[in-house]
Amino acid sequence: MAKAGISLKGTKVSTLKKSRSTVEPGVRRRKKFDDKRQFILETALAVFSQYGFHGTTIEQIANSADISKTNLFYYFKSKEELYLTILENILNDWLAPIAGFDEVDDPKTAIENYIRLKLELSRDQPQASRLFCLEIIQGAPILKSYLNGDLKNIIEEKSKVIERWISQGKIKPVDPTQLIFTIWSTTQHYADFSVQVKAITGKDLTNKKFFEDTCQSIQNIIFNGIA
Amino acid sequence: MAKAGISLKGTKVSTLKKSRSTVEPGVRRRKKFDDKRQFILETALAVFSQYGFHGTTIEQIANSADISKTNLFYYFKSKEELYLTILENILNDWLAPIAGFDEVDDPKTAIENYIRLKLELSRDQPQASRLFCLEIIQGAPILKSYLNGDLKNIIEEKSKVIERWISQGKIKPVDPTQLIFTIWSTTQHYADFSVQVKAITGKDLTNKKFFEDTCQSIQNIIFNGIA
DNA sequence: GTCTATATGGCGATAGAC
DNA sequence: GTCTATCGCCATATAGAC
Repeated sequence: MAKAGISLKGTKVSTLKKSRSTVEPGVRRRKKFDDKRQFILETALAVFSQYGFHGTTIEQIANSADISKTNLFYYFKSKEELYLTILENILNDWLAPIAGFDEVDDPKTAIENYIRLKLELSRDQPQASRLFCLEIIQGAPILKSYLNGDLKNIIEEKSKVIERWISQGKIKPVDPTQLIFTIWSTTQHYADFSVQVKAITGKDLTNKKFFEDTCQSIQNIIFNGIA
Repeated sequence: MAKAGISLKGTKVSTLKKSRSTVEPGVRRRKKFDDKRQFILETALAVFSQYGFHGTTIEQIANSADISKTNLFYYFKSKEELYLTILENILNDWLAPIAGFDEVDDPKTAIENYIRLKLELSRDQPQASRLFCLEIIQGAPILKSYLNGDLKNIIEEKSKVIERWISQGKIKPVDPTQLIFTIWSTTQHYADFSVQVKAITGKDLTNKKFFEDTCQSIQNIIFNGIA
């Protein structure tokens, strides 16, 4: 009787309708509607990413967005729809950086670029990173099918690129998957654990020097180690 | 009016009373009481670490522990007390591994030991790791004072050890704090993101070979990099 | 589109019998 | 110590006026 968690019962994220997409008349009005929807989505992400789905109330989001509770329900028919739409939007951003992984043949450039892109994402979209983390920790009720499908395929594909580099002697032997996990964890850490990072260093990635130092430090360790 | 999040208003974790600690007669009865309390704590950790504070209901915990809701309230006067007690217990475990960091003079041994201990913790106490992660993501309302106090001091102390290694030429120049973050993130990743790890690799740290492979992979990258 | 009620249900916590 | 019953609050969502 799993009671808590989001009861999505097999809802496919990609199947989500944008709602109202069929209405056509009045392009101007339509744009205003979409803009406000977008604004609510961004506001809601900020709240959800801190308190989680259950810890967030519609009223909080409404207050942050300076609208009334009922008005929010005019734009999103339920709390779940709001949450799902956000998660769907995040996925693409989260996945984007790995796309350019086999474009370049030089592993050093490719991997250092990837590290930088992921770290930029942690800097520019820390809330998205945290929401994603919350989702995974809770067992990925919504994203599980995605993890087992698309993501798995992509990683297998990228792993082959890494293995080619190894067989060509361009990098040392290393488990490709473990290497990818290392990159993910080290870069996402600065978004997900930013409170801890800030408590200890007094800085976060919005600090330019700290960003560069962190980027180089991660790149250095992954390429040269410390020995 | 920050409404969500846990409304602890300055409650100091360390000030928590164990409740009933003053009652003396009947050592046998007392032990039974404590045992049951302990059992509830362990059960509750499992639930809290998946669904978070707000996503977890007392009823869920009670069901998991095979007791009634009311009976649970006999052992813990509120949901918050239950949660706080768990968090308090976790902290010590989480911190323990770093203690033996300056005992040994050889950096390779010390750091490889530390990585292994942290990874063992991710294997043996994944729920604790996830609850800790949830807490930090939400802004560490309860642990903030700890992060800024004890933890900061410990890290500064350990950083000096690392800097001594560097000045002695035993390891390459590296920002000590960044090195520690790298170790934390890479090892904790296998607990916090275990669902994702399992989706991609089909394994988790309870698999002996996978544990050893992961441990060596992390140790290798941190010491030798991939170049 | 936006507002003021209000319905509805769930959950933390308590009362009081045994 | 454990149970049954229940209180009271709060959060999601809807109805219906403007």
